[in-house]
Amino acid sequence: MLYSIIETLKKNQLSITDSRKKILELFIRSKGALAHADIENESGTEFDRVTIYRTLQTFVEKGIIHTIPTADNSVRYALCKDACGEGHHHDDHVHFMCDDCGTTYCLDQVTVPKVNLPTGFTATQMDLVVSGKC
Amino acid sequence: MLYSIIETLKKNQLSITDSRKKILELFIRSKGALAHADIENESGTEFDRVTIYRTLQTFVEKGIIHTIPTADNSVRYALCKDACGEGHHHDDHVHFMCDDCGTTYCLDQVTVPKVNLPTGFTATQMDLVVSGKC
DNA sequence: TAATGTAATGCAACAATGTTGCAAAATATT
DNA sequence: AATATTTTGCAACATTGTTGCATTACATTA
Repeated sequence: MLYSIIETLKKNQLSITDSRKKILELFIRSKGALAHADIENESGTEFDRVTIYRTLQTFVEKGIIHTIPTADNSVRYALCKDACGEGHHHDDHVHFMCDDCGTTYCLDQVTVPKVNLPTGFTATQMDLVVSGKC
Repeated sequence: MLYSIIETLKKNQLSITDSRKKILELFIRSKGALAHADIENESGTEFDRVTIYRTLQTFVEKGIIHTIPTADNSVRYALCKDACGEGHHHDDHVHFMCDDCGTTYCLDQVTVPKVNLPTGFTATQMDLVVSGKC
């Protein structure tokens, strides 16, 4: 487990630091998506707020995590599948937010269906967020 | 036009004030969705920031406008169709954000397709946001 | 239409969230 | 082990959103 964390960081040409190891570990251990505040809470006062912001930003750029467009317009992050890499994300799966427990899931096996756009419109990205009960 | 603005406010049991008239007019004149900042810019220093927040909140509660869950997690609002009313929104249409011009459209004629959720999951709301070029 | 009750506004203060520059510390490289 | 590079923490700031309360505007009734 620790091995794969370090491997992931190396694979993405990132230097191995305490904050990156710890934050990546949080994502691997977490079942759902994490918000900035979750990470701040779970890591205690170990890291500066700014460091967490910058680490999340770096992970998104490298394709390690992706942002989830939630219905309540709060920012959440979740691990990407292996297909993602620097500069190219492939997170065409459906996201699910539970109204009861608040957990945000990546439904990796459920893909976003095609829709008919008006003439002249071309789609480059589609985000489908489902709310309900899990 | 002015008539329908006042009629809309009256229909929703809202008192007729300058800020409500002006903000509702902005939505009617606008082709796409508006962010809080757009309204603040277009209305100048005419209204307090707090008034704009409260007006938008009131309009959402009354079913006059709805929020759009954008991919970049910024909050945008657009006019609701007549089917919406106090406490019950029916905005099951697709939203489209243009990467070039930044406009956010409500594609009223395009409905969100059904998806198969994992067992035990039930959906109460579905938001599909498409990004691309218009 | 003037008086009165009710609702909305503006102001101030605050909270939460996110960003930037820079010196100090940690990491990587030789 | 020494040096170059990167990352971190701190401070300060910007943006976005919220709350309480006195003042003002609106709606209602006589």
